[in-house]
Amino acid sequence: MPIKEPSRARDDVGSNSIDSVTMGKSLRADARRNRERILDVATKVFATEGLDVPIDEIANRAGLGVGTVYRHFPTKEELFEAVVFRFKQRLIDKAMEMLEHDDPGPAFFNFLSLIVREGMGNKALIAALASGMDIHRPLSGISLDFRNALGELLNRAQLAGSVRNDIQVTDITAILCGVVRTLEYNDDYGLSERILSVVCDGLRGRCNL
Amino acid sequence: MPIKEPSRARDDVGSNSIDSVTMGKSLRADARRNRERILDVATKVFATEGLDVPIDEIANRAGLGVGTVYRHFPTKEELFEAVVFRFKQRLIDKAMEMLEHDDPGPAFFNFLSLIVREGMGNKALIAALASGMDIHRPLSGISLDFRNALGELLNRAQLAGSVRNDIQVTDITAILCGVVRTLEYNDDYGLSERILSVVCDGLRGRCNL
Amino acid sequence: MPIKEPSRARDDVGSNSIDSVTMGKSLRADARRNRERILDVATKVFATEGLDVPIDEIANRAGLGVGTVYRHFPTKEELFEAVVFRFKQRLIDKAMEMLEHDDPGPAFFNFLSLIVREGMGNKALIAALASGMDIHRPLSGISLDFRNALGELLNRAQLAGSVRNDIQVTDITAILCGVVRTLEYNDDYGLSERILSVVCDGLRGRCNL
Amino acid sequence: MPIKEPSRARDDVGSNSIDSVTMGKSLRADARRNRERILDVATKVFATEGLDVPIDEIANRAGLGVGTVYRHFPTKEELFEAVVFRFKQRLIDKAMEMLEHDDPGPAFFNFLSLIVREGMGNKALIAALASGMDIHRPLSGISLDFRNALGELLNRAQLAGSVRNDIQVTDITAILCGVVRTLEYNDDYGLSERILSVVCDGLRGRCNL
DNA sequence: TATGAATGAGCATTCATTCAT
DNA sequence: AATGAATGAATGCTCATTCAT
Repeated sequence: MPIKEPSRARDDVGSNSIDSVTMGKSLRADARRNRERILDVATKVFATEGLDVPIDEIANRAGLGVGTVYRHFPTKEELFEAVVFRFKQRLIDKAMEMLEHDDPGPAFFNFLSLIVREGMGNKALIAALASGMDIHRPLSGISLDFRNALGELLNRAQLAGSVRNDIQVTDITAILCGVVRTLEYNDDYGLSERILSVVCDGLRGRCNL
Repeated sequence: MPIKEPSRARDDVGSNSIDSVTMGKSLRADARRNRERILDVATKVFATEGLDVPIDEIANRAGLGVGTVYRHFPTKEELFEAVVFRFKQRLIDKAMEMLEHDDPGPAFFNFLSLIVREGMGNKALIAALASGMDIHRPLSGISLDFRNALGELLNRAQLAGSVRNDIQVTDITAILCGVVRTLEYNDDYGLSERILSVVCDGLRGRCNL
Repeated sequence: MPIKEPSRARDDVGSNSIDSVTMGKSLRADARRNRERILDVATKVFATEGLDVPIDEIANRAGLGVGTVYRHFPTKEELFEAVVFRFKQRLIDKAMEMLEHDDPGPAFFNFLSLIVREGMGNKALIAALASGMDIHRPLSGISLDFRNALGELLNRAQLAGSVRNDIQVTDITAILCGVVRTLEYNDDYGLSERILSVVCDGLRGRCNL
Repeated sequence: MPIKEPSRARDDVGSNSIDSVTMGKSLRADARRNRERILDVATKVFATEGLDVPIDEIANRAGLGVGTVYRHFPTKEELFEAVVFRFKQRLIDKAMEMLEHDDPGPAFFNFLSLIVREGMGNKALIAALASGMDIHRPLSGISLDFRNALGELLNRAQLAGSVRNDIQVTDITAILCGVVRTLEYNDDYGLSERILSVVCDGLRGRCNL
């Protein structure tokens, strides 16, 4: 499944071959390092402070100028999306692992649990999941991938009879989003446990009335 | 600089109908009407656009000057709280009705359903419920009332055996908040139905593990 | 010396004689009482908080509506001028007393001392004196009277040889204004004493190079 | 939100003249020029119109955007303080000169005269001096320096017998502040001369009682 | 390519003054 | 005459984004 980087131009090849030999490589490495640094900082900052932090703040904490941030991410939104990209990529990896190693039911439910654990108090992940919910704009590449991975887990769990059959992937993303947002202002551990248990029970299927 | 409370209440009308005709509290009536208008507009605008709408916008849409809005609600936050107040008041009323007329189980679950229906796509209600979740500041009057009403419904449902006993009110408000936020950008009816059913099932109690 | 009230219209006489008989007198009394109350409050508030207090605040503290304040004083500035009027009137009275009862020298210097004492920490009086200094707008009636009273004291003190002959009234008002403003943020008693003594010494006349 | 200091100093030029031609610190130079321009404008505007001029006005007159002004001076107050800084710095320099070159007495009195001349009609300087008088907040760096310079002048003048011994520095700043404020609306030259002479005479010491 | 200076629209809030009742 | 509601211009300040160096 090819994952396309979100719109990051890189149209400088060809003529600057000399540069590439003399110092181009190192520049590119520098740039890549900066990009990573920005993402790291943005990830942490968005996670802890939410989306309202000014870009200047992020640039500062990354030890870079604003201009540099904007060179890599032409828009605050795009920066955020890149952060989202990372989150989802990591989660997708986890999903893949679980798909390979675990039994269908546990794989699915453990994945949910994982997300909840990671999302607790992480405003960026919360916003990331929420942004994937917006029905009004089409799912970007990574979100699609994420949904597909989740769908895979769900499917197998349903085939194994561990999850109600009427449930759709969207329902799961929605529920995840909800649970995780629920915990935005509330890191009481018992709470998340109980909510997760309610949701999982509900997903397993009704048994009374 | 101390902010003076914006001349609330004094809504005892009735017998002074003659006064109202001759020269009575009609200015007061005007003011009250404006206040209502502001609240109406704010409710709608906050609901559809979120909390970021400028006060000027609200004033404009209400056909009033900014100053008038600020006279009634000295702070944007207070305006929002007034909107929240209304929402919660209405929900509390509904809860009371259900407490009186319905059986414990249905009363509880119907109330959840009601909230979900009302909250769907309503950013203001969502924010309202979310604001009640912030563990860091104590519940204000109406939010307390709301929680109490919900607690009452939950209690009776638990006594009647319709809801798991380990569930607490906070869990419910959290779940509601989550579900409703989930549907912020998504008004697909089937979705909300399924999520609700999952949650309700989960709340009823586990039957398989 | 006729002192004219600062532009306070009072053009309702004649035809409303009936009103004056039935209830007019009491209304006028009411109005006059309100006017006094506003002035009292404004005097105190301007003195302690400075000229930046909103008119609403004054109206509130006076237990009246803003409209009432504006009825009596069509402009914030006019209100302030009325306050100034009072201050200066009182000072003029004192000056008159001193003119009658005290010797020329002491009369003059005691008067200065009095003003300094009254002006210390009284932002309104300070502003009042300062407003009288503005060369760009002509002296209003009371300020003229005040200056004249001061001039009288000065004259006699000069004739008695207690004050340098080259000093003019304006110099005195200016100096007073300065001394009093000096003490605006500084209520240390010794300070005002010393400053006063320097100024008075200086006024008495030079004795060394 | 932490406010970062506006990139002061670094005024070591000289040898890098080549850099300046090719591509040197010209941006920095631009910024510095803007900073100066803002300060110049603010100085003039504050001086002539007082502290109430909107920042937008200053930005306009400087031909810059508001944001630029705020970049250099994060707060209106800080802008004003920077203006004050300049004034006081210049005065301190003058004081130093006089300390070196003039005899104690004349040095002191000429300094007073200088301040009065500069402060006449200069609302900014007046406010600057006044701000140094506020007993409620401790003196900032430059104001302390200013007071010290003045103290030095005073001391020497007192040792030389040119000034009354009971006078303290605070008295002098207070008097200066007062005299200068006195002249806020009044640029009549004779007036300031006479006031100054009165004050100076007073400071020299009493000779008659 | 990196930098950070400049920009300016945007926003919450205040307050003198007017006006309907 | 009194009231206080309405008005809206004005202001300090923020922050996403552009641009010159």
